[in-house]
Amino acid sequence: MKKQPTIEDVANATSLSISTISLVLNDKPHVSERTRRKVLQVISDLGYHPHRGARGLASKLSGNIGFIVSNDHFTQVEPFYTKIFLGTEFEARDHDYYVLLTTVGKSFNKKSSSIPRFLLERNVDGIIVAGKVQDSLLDYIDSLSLPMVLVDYSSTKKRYTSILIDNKAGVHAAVSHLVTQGHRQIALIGGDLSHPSIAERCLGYTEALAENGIAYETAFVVTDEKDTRVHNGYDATERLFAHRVKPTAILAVNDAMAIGCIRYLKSIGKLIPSDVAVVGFDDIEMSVHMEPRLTTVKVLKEEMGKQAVRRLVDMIKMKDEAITTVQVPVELMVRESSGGVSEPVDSAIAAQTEGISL
Amino acid sequence: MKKQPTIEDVANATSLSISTISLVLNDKPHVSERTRRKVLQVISDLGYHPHRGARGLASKLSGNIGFIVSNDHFTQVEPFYTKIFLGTEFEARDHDYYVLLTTVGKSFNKKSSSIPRFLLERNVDGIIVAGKVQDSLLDYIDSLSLPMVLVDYSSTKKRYTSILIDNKAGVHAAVSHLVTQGHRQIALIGGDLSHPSIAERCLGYTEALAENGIAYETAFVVTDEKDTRVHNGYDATERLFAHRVKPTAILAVNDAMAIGCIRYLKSIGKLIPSDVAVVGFDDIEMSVHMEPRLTTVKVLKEEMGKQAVRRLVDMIKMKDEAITTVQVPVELMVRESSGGVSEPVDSAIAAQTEGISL
DNA sequence: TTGATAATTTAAAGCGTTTCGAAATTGCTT
DNA sequence: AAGCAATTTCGAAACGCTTTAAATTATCAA
Repeated sequence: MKKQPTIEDVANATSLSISTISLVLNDKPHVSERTRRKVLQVISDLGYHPHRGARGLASKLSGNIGFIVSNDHFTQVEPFYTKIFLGTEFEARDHDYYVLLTTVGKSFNKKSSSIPRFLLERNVDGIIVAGKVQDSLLDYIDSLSLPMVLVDYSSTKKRYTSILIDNKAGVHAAVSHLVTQGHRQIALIGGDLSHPSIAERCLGYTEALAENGIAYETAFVVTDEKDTRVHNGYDATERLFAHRVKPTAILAVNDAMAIGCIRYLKSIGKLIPSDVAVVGFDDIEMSVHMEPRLTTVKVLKEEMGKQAVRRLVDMIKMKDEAITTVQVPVELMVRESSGGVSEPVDSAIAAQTEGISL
Repeated sequence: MKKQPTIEDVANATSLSISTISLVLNDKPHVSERTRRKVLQVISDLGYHPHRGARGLASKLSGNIGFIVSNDHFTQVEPFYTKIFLGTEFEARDHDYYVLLTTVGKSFNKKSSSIPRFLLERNVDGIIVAGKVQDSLLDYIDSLSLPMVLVDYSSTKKRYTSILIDNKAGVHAAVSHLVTQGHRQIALIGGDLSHPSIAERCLGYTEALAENGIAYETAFVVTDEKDTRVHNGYDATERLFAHRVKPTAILAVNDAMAIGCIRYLKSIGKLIPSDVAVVGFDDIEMSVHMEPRLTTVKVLKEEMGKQAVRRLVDMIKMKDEAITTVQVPVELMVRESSGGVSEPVDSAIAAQTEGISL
């Protein structure tokens, strides 16, 4: 790699000391305007850029942010948290940070083998944790007194700064929409209640029913699936339809399960939405490409990642200790699977799918 | 952040010099077995981990790999290159590297504003470039004599080490499959021929026709779309069907265009595959969730990312200068859109979509 | 035992920054 | 013009590691 100029070269070229250059570099006071200008000029002439590693050594700051997500959520092709990750990437660039991604397994223990390497190597200035992880991992990071922001997760044991989805509002909107469409037999399918977001959605369902004056019906609730993947949605719906009373509408805790749900309904010859309406949650890419297009609650995944970075950078720079919680608003996307729209609108679809190319 | 032990602590604890510890750390020779063991033991007892930044300063190696992809390919929700990126992440972890991601715009120039920051800050040991970028950017990186591997791209001006898709084999398989199904009127839709992969696919189409003794028919080829997104597929198919002679099968240069193609065909009441068969390329997530499920050529996107990292790490460590080209094999996934399978198989689908969850 | 040679260990000089406290310069007052 | 304070600049020590040349210790043949 071609040798690049160092701070010393700048010092020589300006006939100033290294210290002064450093002061300018870091926007510190006690530098005369004339000097500052001259230094900046020479820096630009020389094409000088401070060496990240050296900076890190001296300042104890790496310029990196660590992003932790569980294997479960991520290693398998995982659109939801991937989007959040991309959001952090984009925002981080604006703040001159890089994001180091790592996944963690189910079992965290303090043996260093399961500790993210960037923590051991002191290679990050702050941490973003996305989705559910072991509380012991949070404890460990906390013990390092590293700034940390949780995204789509919150621990029951301790409050942390977090960026959350307004799950209840989303479910309320979904249920209200179904009620407006004339539904009273509204079922819920879900799984993995240990994830706070899922739990909230289930809770929101109960509340929303009550609010709409609909009695809670055990036969309409299947939330004990182990996971929330497509096949869980399929299975849950199958179990739902094994009961004597059938729902006219189904709310799935996420789009993946909604996809499985629709697949099952089709397999037994049900028409959607005329026989059964289906509503999902998350608004993943695919929901707009299905037939029928899926009515769902849109979650601003990238935006959540961005907010997490903004908050984290604040914490790093300002040494801001305050624990804050942000609820990112959601939006109900009414599409065909709930009977909300009559005609497919191809131009609108085209606009929404712009992102898919080679 | 809690103070962690340094190499000096290890030196003190073993009554050895810092240098010796360093030798052990880097697996250098000239250390007695007894000493090595003792050092390793103390390192583990103390929970010592070398500081990445300090290491980088002294050794001139950052432990990072830079990943460059164009904005066009990536900023919009982009499953293809995202997958490649994830592949690099996973493989990099195994080699103790981190991957720094950055996107670049259309116009690259040597003004530092458009140069990826990690290059200016000497914060990467090697570069992976995914997809098409400006050749001038490749030149620039080359001038830094930084190891570089291209993924799904190759410059016409200079040979670089690259991981490529076997596009021709994929198209040949697709065309042969269609011919086997009895098709002779096989159309091609595509766009953005400046991307080598796309160009190869188009070329492969022509070759494959010839090989199967089918005459090339201008009316069956629409490859002048500006892009290769869903709406381009829609438009291209519309233009295709404006001609007097209609094809019985359509090959799209990628799945996104195939999706648009199918959307158009449905809009004019065509049945797939009985009226028109459709085959895509890439095997993106969505292709298995469509109706009908899309026959397509599977590209091992993650695998390509992994191979790129393996090759790059070789180049970094071995100072291996050899320029090599790897063609990653492809596989035709026969599904319903080409009439290749009669019945949807739900269990198989479930298995394939495991990845989609909350 | 001795000397020579090989094997092992170490001291010291960086690597490119930041960050002090100290030194130098400047600007005001009188 | 001298004295003092405020402003600006600088010297030098860290930061935690790698690396090279030199120093030390071990080994072995004579």
